[in-house]
Amino acid sequence: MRRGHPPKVLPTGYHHGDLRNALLAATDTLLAEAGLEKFTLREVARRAGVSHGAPAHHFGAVSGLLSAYAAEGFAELARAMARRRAAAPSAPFAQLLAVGLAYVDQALAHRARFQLMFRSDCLDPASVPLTTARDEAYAHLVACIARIDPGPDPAAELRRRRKTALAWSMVHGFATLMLDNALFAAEAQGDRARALAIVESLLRSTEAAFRARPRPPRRAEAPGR
Amino acid sequence: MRRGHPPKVLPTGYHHGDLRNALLAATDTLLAEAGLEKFTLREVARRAGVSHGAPAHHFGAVSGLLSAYAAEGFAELARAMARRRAAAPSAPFAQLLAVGLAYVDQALAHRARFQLMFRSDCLDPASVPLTTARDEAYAHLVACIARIDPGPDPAAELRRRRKTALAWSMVHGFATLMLDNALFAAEAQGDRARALAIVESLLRSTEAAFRARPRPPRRAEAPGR
DNA sequence: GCGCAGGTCTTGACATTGTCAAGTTTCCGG
DNA sequence: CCGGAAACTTGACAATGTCAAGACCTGCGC
Repeated sequence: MRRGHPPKVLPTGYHHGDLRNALLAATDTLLAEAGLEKFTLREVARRAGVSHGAPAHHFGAVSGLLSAYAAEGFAELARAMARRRAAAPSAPFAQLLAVGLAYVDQALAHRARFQLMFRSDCLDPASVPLTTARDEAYAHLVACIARIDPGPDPAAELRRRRKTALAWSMVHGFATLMLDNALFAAEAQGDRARALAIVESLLRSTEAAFRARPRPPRRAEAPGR
Repeated sequence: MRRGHPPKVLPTGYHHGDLRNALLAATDTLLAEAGLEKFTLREVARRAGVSHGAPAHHFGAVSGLLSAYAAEGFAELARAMARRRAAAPSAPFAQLLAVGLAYVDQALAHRARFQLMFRSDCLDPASVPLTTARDEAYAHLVACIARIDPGPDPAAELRRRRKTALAWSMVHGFATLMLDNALFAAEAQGDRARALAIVESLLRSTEAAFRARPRPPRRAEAPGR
């Protein structure tokens, strides 16, 4: 995981120089090897070699540290999406596929981090870096849907909302269930490539739903408040 | 929520008579009004009017209580699925639709309980009632898919696995994102009927994917380990 | 009737945790 | 060189989950 700048001052002296990033790094390894349920503010401090009260100075409360870490996760998710999009054909549906694959790939590659990213009870809803990074990833999905079904009229806008929900639900549900070992328990667990092949086939099987441009769906939404 | 039998012995005397169910009931109200993050074993005991050590005798640890409660949740989910299936047309896809709607409806009607049901870190993986109830609900989905795409050959079996994953991912992802206020934040939050209409339209838009019976999908799965 | 075994609940203790206030050390600008 | 601000430490507090030991009630055998 890419951190900001290397410490301006080497971790000599005593002021550690770069505790903030050290705590984020410790969070990363702790989450990776013990999972979110074993995560503890004091344990992170221990691993970073500082006292239990140190994190508060940089992150306020535990939700501050986790929010900063989750923000990094969303930022990396957005980068992964951008990478896969760049490597994929420019056809609209291929782009959507790339975004979906990046989503599941990140979830499987960083299980605990991904779970944390959607544990709103652990995160600070007011964290600006977090919501910014989240929107950055979301924008990739929105952009792909917009290319699949452009058009300025309200009917198109409504279709786009539906298609966004469809894509996100599928991919998010798949990732979530995989992480819970609920899906393909024996089949593709721990085999990322296999899992990605499955998501791809799922998304492809619904391609028609993304291309379709029906009139306002059968039961028009009541003018919403 | 339906509990077992009313206490055989009235809660007179002191042995409370039916603490087990009282604790489950207290869990229900606590989760409903405060959410999973505020859940505490001691608080449940307080609400049931017993000491903080009492729950241990009936449920072992906290995961025991939560597992028992989650099992009730899955049982009620299965009942809701059965109800909706009975009220729906018998056409295979209509049955699948009924199962999906029951799923989302239960999630929205019992937010915290639903979230708990998929928080494997809070549950005891060895709980038999839990896995039994879970399988009971899962069976509804499997049965619907089997009616949509029957056939004994391995290719059909493979298609069924894919379609099961597709349906479950869509519906579970939708429910999860709704509960996190991530989807349709302004639109259908707190409006269950509206939300159900949306899932229905999503599922309908992918109907072709469920009906389709292609040859073993483009990239056959490598013979699994 | 009655005593006693076993299940039911209470009580007290322990280690951990997140948070906070007050102290201590280090850094840096003047 | 020095004084204040920032970074970190220390100690305390209330809560929590778990566990062992004890108190209490219940119902069974006699």
